[in-house]
Amino acid sequence: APGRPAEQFLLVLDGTVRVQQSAASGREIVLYRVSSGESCILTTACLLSEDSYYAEGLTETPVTAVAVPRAAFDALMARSSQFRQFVFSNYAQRITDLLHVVEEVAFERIDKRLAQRLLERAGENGELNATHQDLASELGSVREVISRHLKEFQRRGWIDLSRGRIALVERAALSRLAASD
Amino acid sequence: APGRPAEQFLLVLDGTVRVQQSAASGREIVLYRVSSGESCILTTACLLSEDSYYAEGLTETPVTAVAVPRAAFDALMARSSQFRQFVFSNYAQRITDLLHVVEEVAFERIDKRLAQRLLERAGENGELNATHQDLASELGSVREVISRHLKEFQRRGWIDLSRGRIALVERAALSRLAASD
DNA sequence: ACGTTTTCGTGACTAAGTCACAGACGATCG
DNA sequence: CGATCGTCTGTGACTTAGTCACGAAAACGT
Repeated sequence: APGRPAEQFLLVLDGTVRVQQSAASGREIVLYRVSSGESCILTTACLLSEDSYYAEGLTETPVTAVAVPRAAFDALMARSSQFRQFVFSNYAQRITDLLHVVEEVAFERIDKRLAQRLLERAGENGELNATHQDLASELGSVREVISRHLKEFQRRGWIDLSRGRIALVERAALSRLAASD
Repeated sequence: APGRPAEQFLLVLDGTVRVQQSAASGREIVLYRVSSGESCILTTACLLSEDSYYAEGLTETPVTAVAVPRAAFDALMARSSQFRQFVFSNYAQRITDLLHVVEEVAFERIDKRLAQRLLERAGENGELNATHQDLASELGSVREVISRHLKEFQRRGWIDLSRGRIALVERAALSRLAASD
């Protein structure tokens, strides 16, 4: 979370960290996820810059990570071209993620974005454990809106709803909506 | 614009570059501006990452800039701790800008954001040259919505409208709206 | 079995975006 | 000067998204 000095370069070895932004109103939006082999460098950078925005990282699974102290990080940047490459491609990836988020929240319809998330987050068995509020927070929207769209999806026979769980029935239909322009 | 290899590190010496994202629908949103002493490093990074998002940089004034070839950039990163510092603080600034954009488009009301932009873009004389469409593109919204809010601002005596030009009359009122939660 | 907490459903309302026009301004040119 | 043309602005009717205020239903603990 912000406030902490964040004087370290963090590299996730295993597990995933969800990075999200929270508004004063309580609404939230997921910015991206950091998983194994990736670094939290963006958050680090964000926190380096003094006027810290309220972005927070939350572990979604148990996480193991390496923390590289600032001095060692600097030394690595000086010595290893490969390390620089790694750091920059990490930055690039995060920035692309952020641009994608901007594009989605600014221009895309919520039903389309919801369909995308359902497909992304569903497991092999076509199910996902998430409350409507969870999904609303992913998308930066609110529960009521998500609930209504989910109900409409169910009415069309695309999904099956139960408390805290969603089962995909017609992936094809969801994919079509997710890809629609 | 994307598509170009962008194999250079660009540092703006004078003038300003507007970086924006354009949707297929024709809607646009301004992500941030790069002005003297700052670098377009974010765009560079974005373009390095192969799956190039459609973000484009447009000069708003005549611009003079230095283009550092990749090899020289890499050498500088290896040699100069100060240069690394510069590059990273630049990254941090851009990322903060992007987070700010996400926060605004996801959670803030359009009238508030509009008031902010009017205050930002007005000159000493309290005027700005911009069409309603220009402002809509800044905010990632559409002309009709902006027109209606501007008209309401005018009705309240806060601004004065004429073709392609807006004059601020009651900065205090606009500031209040811009700062409201 | 009972009360508590969390999740979900819903109606009525406001805000934002879409669509389809109409009108109004300002520059330019006979 | 008046006509013309491109751009900019105004507006109504409609859809989609978000807000507010509830209430009901499902899981949970004791």
